[in-house]
Amino acid sequence: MNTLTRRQREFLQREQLFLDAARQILRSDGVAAFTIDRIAGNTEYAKGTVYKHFTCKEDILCALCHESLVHLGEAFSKALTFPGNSRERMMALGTAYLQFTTRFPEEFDILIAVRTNNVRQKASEKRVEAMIAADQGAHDVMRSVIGAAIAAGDLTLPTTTSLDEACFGLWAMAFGLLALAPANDVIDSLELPSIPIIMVNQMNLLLDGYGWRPLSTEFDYQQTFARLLKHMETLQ
Amino acid sequence: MNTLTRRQREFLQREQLFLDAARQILRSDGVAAFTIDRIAGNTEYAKGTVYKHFTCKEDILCALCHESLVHLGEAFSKALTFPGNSRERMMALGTAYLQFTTRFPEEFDILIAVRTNNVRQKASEKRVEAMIAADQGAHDVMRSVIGAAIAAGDLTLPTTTSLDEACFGLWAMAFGLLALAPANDVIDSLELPSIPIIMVNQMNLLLDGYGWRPLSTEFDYQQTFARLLKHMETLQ
DNA sequence: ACCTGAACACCGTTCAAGT
DNA sequence: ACCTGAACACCGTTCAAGT
Repeated sequence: MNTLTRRQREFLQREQLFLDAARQILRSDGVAAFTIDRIAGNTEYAKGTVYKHFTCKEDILCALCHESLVHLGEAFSKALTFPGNSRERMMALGTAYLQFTTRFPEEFDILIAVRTNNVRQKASEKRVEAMIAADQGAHDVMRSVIGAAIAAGDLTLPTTTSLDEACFGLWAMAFGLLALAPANDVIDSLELPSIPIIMVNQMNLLLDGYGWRPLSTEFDYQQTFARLLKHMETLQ
Repeated sequence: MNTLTRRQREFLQREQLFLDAARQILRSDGVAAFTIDRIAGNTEYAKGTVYKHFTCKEDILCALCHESLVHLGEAFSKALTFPGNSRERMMALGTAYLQFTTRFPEEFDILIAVRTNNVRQKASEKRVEAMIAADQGAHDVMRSVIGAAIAAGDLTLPTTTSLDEACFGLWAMAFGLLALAPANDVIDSLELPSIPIIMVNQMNLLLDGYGWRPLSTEFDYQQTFARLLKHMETLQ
C-alpha cells in the first residue's frame, strides 16, 4: 500500500513539521512575525532546509492556505451532521465558515491575501494548483447540499444558472461579508447589527432570491441559527 | 477661502506627487516593484522625505486605497447618468465596479490586501480613517440608489433589514465575486460563464431576494447590461 | 526648518563548504 | 546525497549632518 521510501516519508514529515510551525507562529504572533528565520528556528533546522520544500515565502503561504481550506472542508462535512431541511443545511455551512474565520482570523487573513495576483504569481504552480483543488473540495461539499436541495424539490435553479454558478455565488457572498466585516465593525456611523446577524439576514435574502424553499418568510431561520450555534459547540 | 499657507500647499502638492508616482509604479510594474526607493527615485526626492508624509509603507497603501475609493465613488456617480428604473441604476453601480476592477487590477489587489489586519494595524490611524470615510462615500452613492428605490415604491425592505445592511450586503456580494473571480477563471473543472455574466446573474438573484421590482423574471436585465456597457464607453 | 542619503536592521534567498 | 549557515541582495526605516 505504502509506495513511498523511508526517505520520502521523512521528507513529507519534515514538511508537515515546517507547516505546523508556520501555522503556530501565525496564530500566536501574527503575520508580522511570520518569517523563515522563525520557522527554521522553531523546528531546529537551517533556513536552507526550508527552501528544500518551498520555492519562496509565498509558496509557504499557499501551502498553509491549502491546509486551511482542507480544514474548512472538514468543518463543512462536520456541519452537515446537523439535522434539518436542505436550506438549513446550507446555513450550517455558512455558520461553519463564520466560525472558522472568527476562530482563526490570521488564517482567514492569509486566505484573503492569497487572492492577490502578487502572491499567486510568486508561488509555485504546484502549490497554487493544490490550493485550488482544496478550494474545490470545500466547494464540493457545498455543491452536494445544493444538489440535494434540487433532488428534494426544495430548489429549482433558473435555466440560466448552473449548479456551479449558484455555488460560486453563495461562496462569494459569504467570503465578501466575512472579508469586509471587520472594517465595518469599527464604523459607528453605520447602523449595522453584528456580523452573525448580517450573515444570516443576507444569506436568507440571497437564498430567497434563488427560490430555495422554505423561504425565509415561511420558516424561522433565526431559530435555526441559534440551534446551529449549539450544535457546533458539541462538535468542536 | 484658502486658509493654507504656501508651505502647507506645497507640502500637500508633494504628497500628491508621491501618491501619483506610487500609483504609476503600481499600474505599470505591479506590487513587486512598489518600493519606497522607486517612489523617491521617480519623484527625485530622498527616501527620508517620503517619510515626512507617510509613517510606513502600509500607510502609503492606505493612502492609495483612499484615492482609489474616491475614484470608485466618482465612477459610481457617473454611472448614475444612466437612465432607467431604480434597479437598473443599481446595476449601473455594479457595472462600474466591475469595470474599475478590470481596468485597474493592481489597484483592486491592494484594495483586497488592505482588508488584512496586518496592513490596518501598521498604517496610521489617520489614513485608515480617511480610507474608511472614502469607502463610506462610495457606499453613500449606493445608499442613495437604494433609498430612491424605496421612495419610488420599487423596493420594500423586510422590517429586519436596515438600508445600511442592504447596502453592505450588496457591496459584499460584489466584492466577493470580483475578489474570487480571477482564481476561478483558471479552473476548467467548473462550468462557469464569464465574470460579467456571473455578476449579472448573481446580482439579479440577490436583488430578487430583496424583492426589488421589476424582478428579473419580469424584466430583461441582460439587455440592460448590454446597454450599460455601451453607456459606460461614452463616459470613459 | 527642512531635506538628504548614508547607515542600520531585518529578512528572503542562495550556494560553497561540510558531513 | 543532504544539510548548513554564512554571505548576499534588497528594502523599509532612522537620524546625524548638511543646507
